[in-house]
Amino acid sequence: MSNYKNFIEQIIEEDLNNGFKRNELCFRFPPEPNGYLHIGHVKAIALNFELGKKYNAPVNLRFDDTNPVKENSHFVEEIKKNIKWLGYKWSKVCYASDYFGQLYEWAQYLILNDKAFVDSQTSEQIALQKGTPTNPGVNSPYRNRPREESIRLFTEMREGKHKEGSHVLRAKIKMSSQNMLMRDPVMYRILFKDHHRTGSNWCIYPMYDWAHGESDFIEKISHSLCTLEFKPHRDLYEWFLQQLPKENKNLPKQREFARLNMTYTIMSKRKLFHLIDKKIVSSWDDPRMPTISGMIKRGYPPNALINFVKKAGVAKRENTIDASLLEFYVREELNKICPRVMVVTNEIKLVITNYPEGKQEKVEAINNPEDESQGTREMVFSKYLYIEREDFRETANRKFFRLTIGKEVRLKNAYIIKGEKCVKNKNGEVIEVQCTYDPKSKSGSNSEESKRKVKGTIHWVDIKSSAKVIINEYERLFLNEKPEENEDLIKCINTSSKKTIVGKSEKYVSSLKKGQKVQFQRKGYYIVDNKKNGNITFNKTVSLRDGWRK
RNA sequence: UGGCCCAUGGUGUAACUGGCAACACGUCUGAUUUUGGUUCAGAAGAGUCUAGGUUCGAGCCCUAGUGGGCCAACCA
Repeated sequence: MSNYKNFIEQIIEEDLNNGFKRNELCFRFPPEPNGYLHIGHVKAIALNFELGKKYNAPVNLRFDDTNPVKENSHFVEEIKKNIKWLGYKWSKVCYASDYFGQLYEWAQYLILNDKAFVDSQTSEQIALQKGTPTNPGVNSPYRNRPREESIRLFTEMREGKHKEGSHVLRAKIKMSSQNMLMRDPVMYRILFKDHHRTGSNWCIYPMYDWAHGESDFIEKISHSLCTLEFKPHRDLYEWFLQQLPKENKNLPKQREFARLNMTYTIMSKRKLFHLIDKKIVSSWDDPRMPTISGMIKRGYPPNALINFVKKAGVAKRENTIDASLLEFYVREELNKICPRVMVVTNEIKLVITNYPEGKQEKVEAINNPEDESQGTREMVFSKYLYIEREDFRETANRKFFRLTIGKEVRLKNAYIIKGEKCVKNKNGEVIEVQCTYDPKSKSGSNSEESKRKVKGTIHWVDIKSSAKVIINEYERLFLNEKPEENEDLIKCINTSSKKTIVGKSEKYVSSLKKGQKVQFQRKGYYIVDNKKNGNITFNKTVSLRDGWRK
């Protein structure tokens, strides 16, 4: 990391220079537990937790659980798991719902100070009075209701004596404000809905604006960072804090940064939910989803996500970052850690005509050229092998480095072979390739021949000892670079974003455990998704970079 | 029609309190390579939305315009 500071860090440095105490810095990541976290959240997570690390300040994980209609504890648990998986440690887990009591008391205090009132109109009436960005709103007829009456009604609301929608508590600010959010915003609504933590204790729930800043205040958050669309909320955030009964202490400061968008995907939870609902993907953790859980299943390593969002930076302009940058960091990380194995996915039989029938020998293979400590393994070699169908052409131009008739190529970790002829079926399709091998060219044998250079190297698998592997191959979920800009999201869907194929692998592969990430040599990175009744299934993470143009 | 925010190569971010635009990805060469991977060397690509202004000097400051985003849930 260089020592340049993003604008948030600059704000913090400035506050520090102006006398803000370093040990009073405190941050928070405040998800609403109404869905899974996605790559956009990773940006917010990394921003807050990295600030915590940098300034040695606490970072709370706070669940913004003020709307029981959409939230549940399953989401809470998944969010916790995801953050742990990223490697971050929160200082404490908090819940806005922990503060319902305090919030209620403060709300009463506002009523008593003539800063809030109970409105008994319908939401439609209230909406009508709100005005528009260009026209001021008008006061509610209940705005000057005596505070004693508001207190009484508010108490009754809390006691469950009123129906949903019959009353709300509103802040008394200014109906002619240019900021729509300041036009007497709703603070509480009645909701007869059990909350995943408070059960049926409450039937009135605070709105985001009322709960958020106050929660920050309670937790002594110094810098409350959120995305740009909350900018207009800042006035309200500050107004609410000003109304609290308190000595003049440090008040939390809300600052806004641009959310992360990425090409070929969507970030809206509502739309992601739609994909699940319409069965376009299997669930929140489908490997094609931009969710953390999806990326885990896809085989993306945590560091790749973190390096990616760090590189994406923190600024205030709308952005759509290239998905290829994420893939770059995925490959960078995987290249370092993944053992290499050989898997043939679209096989064709290769017969080495001058290799003794029935003979079987062992060849040594390096597990990871980037990491010697991963050692070597043995592969079985024999007369009958599988190679990739696309690695053979009867004739080809000079740009084709692979197997052709009359040309030599090396079988990775084994021998140099020369294409002799191919056998075709009635339809003219090649069903078998025959070749001869150079017995002295065995890899690692230290002979002159073993070091001979040939233009191409291909991977292979011994037929007899091979194992079957099932592979889920994924492509981008959307055809459109910016699907969210399109009217009809469904039209942008890549209908062939998932393909399941069967491949042949070297024997060693079947001993891999669930979650193990490997490189299929010359193909890409894959992760063991599961092992069921003797079948091993991989998810393709990402292809190797491929500079070859056909 | 109001208010607020934003505007730098294809993309994303830089450029310390003004001093002839940098980094990463991507693209393209070449070298190395028993992965057409990795690694290494190099190249192309913006004169900073437009027009004025301040200044010896502006991507940075000022004004106006243009373009984009956000704001009228009892969502967060």
